[in-house]
Amino acid sequence: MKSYHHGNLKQELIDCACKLCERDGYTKLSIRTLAKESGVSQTAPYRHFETKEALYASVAQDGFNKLSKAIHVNVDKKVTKKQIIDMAIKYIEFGLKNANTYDLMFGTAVGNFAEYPELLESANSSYENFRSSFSQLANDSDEVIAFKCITLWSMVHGLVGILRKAQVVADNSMINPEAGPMSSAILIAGNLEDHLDKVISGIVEN
Amino acid sequence: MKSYHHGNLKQELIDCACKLCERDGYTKLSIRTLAKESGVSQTAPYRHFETKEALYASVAQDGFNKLSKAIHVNVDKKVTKKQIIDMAIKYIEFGLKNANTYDLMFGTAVGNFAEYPELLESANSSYENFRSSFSQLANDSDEVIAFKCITLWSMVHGLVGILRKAQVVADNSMINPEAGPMSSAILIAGNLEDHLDKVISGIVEN
DNA sequence: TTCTAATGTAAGCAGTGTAAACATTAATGT
DNA sequence: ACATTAATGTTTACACTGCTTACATTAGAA
Repeated sequence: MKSYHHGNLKQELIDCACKLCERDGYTKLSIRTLAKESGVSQTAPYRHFETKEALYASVAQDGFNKLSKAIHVNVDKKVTKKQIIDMAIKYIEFGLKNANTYDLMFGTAVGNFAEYPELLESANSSYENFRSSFSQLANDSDEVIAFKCITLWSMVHGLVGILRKAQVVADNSMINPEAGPMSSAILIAGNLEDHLDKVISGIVEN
Repeated sequence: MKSYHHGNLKQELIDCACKLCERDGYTKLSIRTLAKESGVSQTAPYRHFETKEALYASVAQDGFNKLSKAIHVNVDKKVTKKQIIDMAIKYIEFGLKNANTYDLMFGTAVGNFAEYPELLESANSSYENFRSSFSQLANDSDEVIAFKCITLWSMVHGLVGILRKAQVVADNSMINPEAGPMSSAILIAGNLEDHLDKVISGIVEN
């Protein structure tokens, strides 16, 4: 009794792609299986996404929107250092819990965000969380705020990357915990809040 | 007059793969074209690399070896803060100049380093540059050294990621330089040494 | 010198992204 | 209300991929 037209295919494709990308990694996603999943012909998705990259862009955009929610802090009042630390933790947790989506957001699968204005918008709006938080933390100039933002952002972004490697290695217990970078990373993961407190204190009291 | 056996196929495949991966990105690399490039049958590479991932692992390993050379500092004598800053700059330059290889090294194309012991070894040995440098900078405990290492490493690693996005966006001049995270990143890129001086000072004088 | 393991080839499977031509239907303008 | 058009879906097909299997050649160890 299904009709020729699906009715809500685009959104269903995005939703399904988000799930599959997060579950299996975006590399494993194929447009054909995605179409099958939605009970539609192999080439139907191409009516909504010119290329596979365009589909990735939608998944990445969804990721940025979720990230924004995850790290959001109320900037109506003054913001405290503790809130910044909290934001950093939420950011890292997001990166670790949505590792595959995070890849799509910050990797090279989507080469040029500018080709996908909605994605660019969502990505920038994610960053705005950092900016507005720091601007409510102290009475800094725009330059200083930018400095603090980039410092913290690159820090948490880098930590996500490194902790992920550490996770993989640790999960497989193939490495001597006495040696190598990953062991240090694991130490810090067990003590993330302390670590961030130290680092963020350094940034804030600049 | 070519003989049935190539003689040096494995190394030639790796060298060629390194070039192609860096030029076009590892996604574009196919085993078939790689084989053709070496004048050998489509399936010959499989005598030297069980899977494509194994080939990626070799390319990544080569990347870590080059990274080690790039960021190496003499640790016979005492190490200065300036040398650490220099190391950070060299690291970031490496990441930006060998962006596609860097992806392979820190992305998910090679899922589990432990499956490739030589790669793991090279990766760990890259990290050793950080560790030994910090251990010659001050009289810190192992924990403090580990902390400083991870702090700096995640910082530069994160900066590579973010500056790359900024580069792409900037190259295409599609973004308003007044807004968004990338503009701040570009500001910092133009002033990388100052930025690192500030941040590393914060780490060193901990 | 013989035998075996290493290294190469040929043919083929199952899966991919995507282009082109065609079918159906929803939306729109008169 | 009806014709036309644009949006959305299907079929078919092409060129490409990673990888398997069965077979060929040859280098090096016994």
